[in-house]
Parts: sequence; structure tokens; C-alpha cells
Amino acid sequence: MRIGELSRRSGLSIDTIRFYEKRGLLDETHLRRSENRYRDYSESTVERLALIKATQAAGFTLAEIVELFRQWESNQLTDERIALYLQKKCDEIAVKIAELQAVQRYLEAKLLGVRAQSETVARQSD
Amino acid sequence: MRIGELSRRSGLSIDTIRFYEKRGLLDETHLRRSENRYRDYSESTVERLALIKATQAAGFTLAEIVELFRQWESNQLTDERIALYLQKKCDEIAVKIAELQAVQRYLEAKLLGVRAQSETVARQSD
DNA sequence: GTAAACCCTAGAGTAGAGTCAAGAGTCAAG
DNA sequence: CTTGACTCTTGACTCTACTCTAGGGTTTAC
Repeated sequence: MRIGELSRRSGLSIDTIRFYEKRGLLDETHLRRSENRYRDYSESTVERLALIKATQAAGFTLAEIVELFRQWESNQLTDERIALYLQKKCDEIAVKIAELQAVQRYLEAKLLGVRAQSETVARQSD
Repeated sequence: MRIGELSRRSGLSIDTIRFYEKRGLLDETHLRRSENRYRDYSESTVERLALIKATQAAGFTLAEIVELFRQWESNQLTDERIALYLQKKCDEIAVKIAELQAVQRYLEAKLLGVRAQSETVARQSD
């Protein structure tokens, strides 16, 4: 498929897709060139981009994602080191989740306060 | 207290603190000027910076934090709109947490795969 | 009274992640 | 055979959140 269709199907802009390519996030598996030099993507690329988005949403930088993929795909060399790497990232994510939940609790508490206050005001204005 | 001490107590660099000031994250409550034009911070500023850090870790931009504070501190105007705003942010955070957990599950699954594989390899090499 | 440590402003520079624009080639439809 | 939609490359630009530099004033310790 060409870049326009991939853009529509992935929800990423054409520019972003080309940018990811420059950063090394797409290889021959996902990207060929047709006769006319147009990019020609495989079906699996949609999924690839979704994974990139999710991983990015998890707080990884593009450079980290490249590294993650690189380690992952060279798994002739797969061993305990990759397990350790993933474990480390899982732990980092756990920390981020905890931070988010802390702010969430903070906001929820404030929210209750605001609601209580506005009810009081409402009652007073009765 | 002066900026050096605040920097040490907050864990933020002097430059960052001045940068936050430029962005409007510190007002007269937190920041005065002494005779010599040096910044003079109140005790509460340490807490303020901690709150900024936490909120930022939750994925808010500085501009959003400024807006959050502004709405919060003008709570002569406190009403259902603030509750709605906070509710919206809580929801956004919930989404981010869900995304993180998705990636976490993905990585954990892969991790199990790697471990299973390496155990198989280990067993084969017995 | 001077050196070290601290503070000031203004503005430039950096990294990450895009986004946009110019100028040109390709392709399908009418 | 031209028009409109699509694609190409290169390079400049944007935005966020810092970080650093230059050039200068202030405080503190000895």
C-alpha cells in the first residue's frame, strides 16, 4: 500500500510516517520501493505503527523504541539480557503508572472538595 | 530563601526555576524581590515546585499547569466548570494509565515468551 | 579588601518530535 | 493531453522544556 492509505489506516500523518522511517523505525519487512520510487508498505506496517504509538504513549522516546526493536529483532542473540531489559522497562512503566495514579488521587480529592464547597454554597443560597 | 537554596531543596536547577517563573508558574505568594533585586522565595515554594513536578510527571504541559493553577487560584469563580475541567483531566489520566498498562502487559507477555524460550534452550543444551 | 561563591538579565543553543513548503515527478480520468 | 490527486526529496521551521553563555552586580569569609 502507498503512504496515503497507510496514513489513513494508521491515523498518522504522511510526514510523521516518513519521519519515523528516517529514524529507522521501518525496515525492508515493512517498506519497499516500487518502480516509480513510491514507498510500498506491507500490511503488517499498520500494526507496526500502532505498536510504535502505544509504546510512545508509554513514555518511550523514538530512540528507545528503535533500540527496543533492534534488540528484539536480532533475537538470534536473544538471552537473559533482553529479559533484563524488558524487566527494567516494565519497572519504569510501573513507576510512571504510580505517578499518574498519585496525581489522579490528588485531583479526585480536590474535585470532591470543590463539589462539597459548591453544594454548601448552593445550600446557603437557598 | 534565595534561588540557590530553593534549587537544592526542590531538586530543580536554578535555570529551571527561573524558567518556570517566566512561564508564570510562580506569583507574588511565592516570589518577592529583596533590596538587591535577588529573588526571595517563601517556604511554600518548595511545595509548589513539588506539585509542578508531580503534575508534569502526570503528563501535563507547563502551559496546562499554568492554566490549572490560574483556574484553581481564582476560586472566587470556583464552580461546576472547574469540576468539569478536573474531571476531564482525571479521565485523560485514566486513559494514559490504561495505555501504560497495555504496553506493560505486552512487554510482560513477551518477557514470558523469552523466558520460556531460554529455558527450552537451556533444557536442550543439557 | 579581595577572592570565592552567589545572584542578575538577555539571549542563544539543544533535543525530541514533528510539521510545512518548494519544486518536481507520476498517474488516472475525462 | 491536461487537470487534479498523489508522491518524491531536501531543508527550513515550530514547539516544549530546558540549559548554557556572556557580561556584570552582591555577599561572605578570610
